[in-house]
Amino acid sequence: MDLAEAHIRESGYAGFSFRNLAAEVGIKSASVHHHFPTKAKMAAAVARRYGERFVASVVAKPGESADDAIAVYRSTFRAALERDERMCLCGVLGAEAGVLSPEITVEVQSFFSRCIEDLTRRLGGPDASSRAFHVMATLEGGMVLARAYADIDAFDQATSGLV
Amino acid sequence: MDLAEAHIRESGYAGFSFRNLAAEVGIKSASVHHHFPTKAKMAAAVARRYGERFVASVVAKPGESADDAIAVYRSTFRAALERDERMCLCGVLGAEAGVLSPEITVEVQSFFSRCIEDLTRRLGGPDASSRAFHVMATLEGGMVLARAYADIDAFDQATSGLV
DNA sequence: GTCTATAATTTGATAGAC
DNA sequence: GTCTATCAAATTATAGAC
Repeated sequence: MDLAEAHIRESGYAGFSFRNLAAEVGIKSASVHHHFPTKAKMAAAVARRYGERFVASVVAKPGESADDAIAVYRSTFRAALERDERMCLCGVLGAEAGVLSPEITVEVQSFFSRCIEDLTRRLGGPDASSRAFHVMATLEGGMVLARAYADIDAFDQATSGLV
Repeated sequence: MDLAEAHIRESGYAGFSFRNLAAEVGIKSASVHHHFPTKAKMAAAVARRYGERFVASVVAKPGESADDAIAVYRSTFRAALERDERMCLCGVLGAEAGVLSPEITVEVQSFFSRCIEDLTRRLGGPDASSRAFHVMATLEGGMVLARAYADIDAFDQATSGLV
């Protein structure tokens, strides 16, 4: 699952294959099928685990102000982008959502919904929901730019003015 | 090229094949190879054409204020998102940039650079460049959210507060 | 410009032994 | 849980005729 996650974040749903993963682990593709019946089910499991992990990570950093909320999300995404040189798993899968099976897209939607709901709560105020959408969009788009330029500075420039 | 563009915008680089395109046009895949020697070269040509077309479209709408500049880009992306139910070609390819051949990524970078330079010029002021990165990131991310939710309202919420 | 034919590879998935 | 073996299909790409 670690390897599948890395491959998806690197190059999308088509970026991993059972044979490829198996070879990297040192087993055969049939053995991977023992754990995950189909590729779609594995991607869905990877997306679910990614969401759980991310939400747990941001919830662990409460913060008090709206600025804190933005900083928590920004620094969490930035750290992953810097460490792995890869963008958000659900950002990649979201961009490809057109042909992904529903079991995958439901996990992607769940990820975004939980982030946006948490952000909305933290931001507060009348238009907190729209601001939460705005923050998530800017962070995801900032990661796209950083990947396109292969330069994390693009992420920093895109997200430094977030309010 | 129209079909290849549609497929990439729907599901990424892996979303089209020469056989698939050929079948949809009513010819054979070998005939497609007559026009484009490799899949990567075709994707690069599609990305280049997409960039030329987009830049020509926004340049045709000058505007006077910074608000005008944002509105031009926002409405151009939104119209394409609403008409085709597909996001920006270079947004999809940017997210997958990890494994795309350099001839493709150079076109994607060129697209973003031209947009950001044009936006920087229009926005003006001391931090115009960072604001241009911010606007592009929010628009690209807004399209990702709209695709993930299959709902253009996510784009509207994410981008309505752009300044 | 388009075709037939084909090569070489990869893919997702299954059956059944150990 | 892992293996061997295999299938059916799809993929990128090329050679050469028309």
